[in-house]
Amino acid sequence: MDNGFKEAFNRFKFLKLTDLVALFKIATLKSYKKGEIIAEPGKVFEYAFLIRKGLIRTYVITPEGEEKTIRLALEKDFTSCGQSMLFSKPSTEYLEAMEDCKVIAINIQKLNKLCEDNIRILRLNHEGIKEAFGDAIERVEFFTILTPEQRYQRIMDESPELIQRVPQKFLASYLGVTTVSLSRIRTRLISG
Amino acid sequence: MDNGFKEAFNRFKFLKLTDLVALFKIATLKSYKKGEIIAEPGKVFEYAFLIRKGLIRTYVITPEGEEKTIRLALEKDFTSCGQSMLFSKPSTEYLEAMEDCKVIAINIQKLNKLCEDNIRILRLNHEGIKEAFGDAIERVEFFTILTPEQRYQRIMDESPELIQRVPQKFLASYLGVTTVSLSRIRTRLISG
DNA sequence: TTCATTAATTAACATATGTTATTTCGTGTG
DNA sequence: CACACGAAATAACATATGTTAATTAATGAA
Repeated sequence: MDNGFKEAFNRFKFLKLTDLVALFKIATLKSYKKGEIIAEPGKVFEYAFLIRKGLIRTYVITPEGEEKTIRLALEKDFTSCGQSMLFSKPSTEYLEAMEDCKVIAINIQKLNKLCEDNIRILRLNHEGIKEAFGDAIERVEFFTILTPEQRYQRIMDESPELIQRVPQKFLASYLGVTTVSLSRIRTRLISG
Repeated sequence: MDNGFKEAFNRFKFLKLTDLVALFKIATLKSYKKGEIIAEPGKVFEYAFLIRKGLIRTYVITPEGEEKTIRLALEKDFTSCGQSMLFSKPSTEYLEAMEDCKVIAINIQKLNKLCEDNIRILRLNHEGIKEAFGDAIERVEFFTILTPEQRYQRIMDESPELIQRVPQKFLASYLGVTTVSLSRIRTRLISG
């Protein structure tokens, strides 16, 4: 048992060795090639991912046919399809590997089963959800408070890696603007 | 024991009577007058609210001195300060009663204590967080996918009560626009 | 009821973004 | 290395929003 599995859960001090074993049993290592579609709308997505390597994009296609990037997750982040992860409902989102990826995939159904009578694993689940929830709250404020230009600045300051690793095409809708507008914001920030 | 306390937790079928009693012990009924500030930045807010009556607005004040409404919560909704509720950190947000309010206030510290050795109460906590998380995900998509006008339409369709009960002044920043722009959107939708 | 205050609308103008199209750049493939 | 393809930058124009200010409507307090 080790592909970085143990390190991944190290920080949850309350887990016992038996818990790690139980988790290990419902986890699989998965790899995806750059460009691969991991999940799609209409299907219940069965896994919560802990990303070991790579970058996973969550997006939707609007009624107008436009792709909109909702989330970007990289190493150490959790990601999944919201509706599936939280409520075992069909996904409303796509997941796509933006780079070659390696992930620890935890089967959600089995995780929920474990949580029924293992309070520490439920707590692990709970802590994971709390972290992701905290990120979502921050992202709502990101949109409510900041202008598109400030949003780009914020990403530059706090997640410069994203700018390096994510094509502008996708970053644009992640910031809530068009590619043209993002390009203009960039030139404005460089010159001004 | 009853001020609607039992109904509030009725839907969590897995709770035993002893759990309800334990919850009751860490809960208080609180009332706030319209306009009252319930929580503010810099202080750890100790409660998670389940709203029995009224409407609570979450807002921040930007470095430019502008008030921005982040969340609006009404009857049956949970609300609290994100950072405090999730991580026992000082709030970054204000909570304000937009109407006279009655809430069931659960002490978060004590709830967490209960959760340490009561798996059903942890599960209640977990389910509550999941619901709020689901709302946050939807709200991120709301901003990423929709134009300001579409956002107003969405609110009209899905939460018409908000439009009745929340002054436009606050609705505007909740939609990510200025009051002037919201007023224009409204006239556009009425005439067009 | 009246008055004062705030909220909401309207107006006028500046500005940023959206849209469409074109050009430039970069990447990867043969 | 050349070529083809998609991404990014640029341009030109339409449009929605932001800003400031003035007007009208609504609200609450005396």
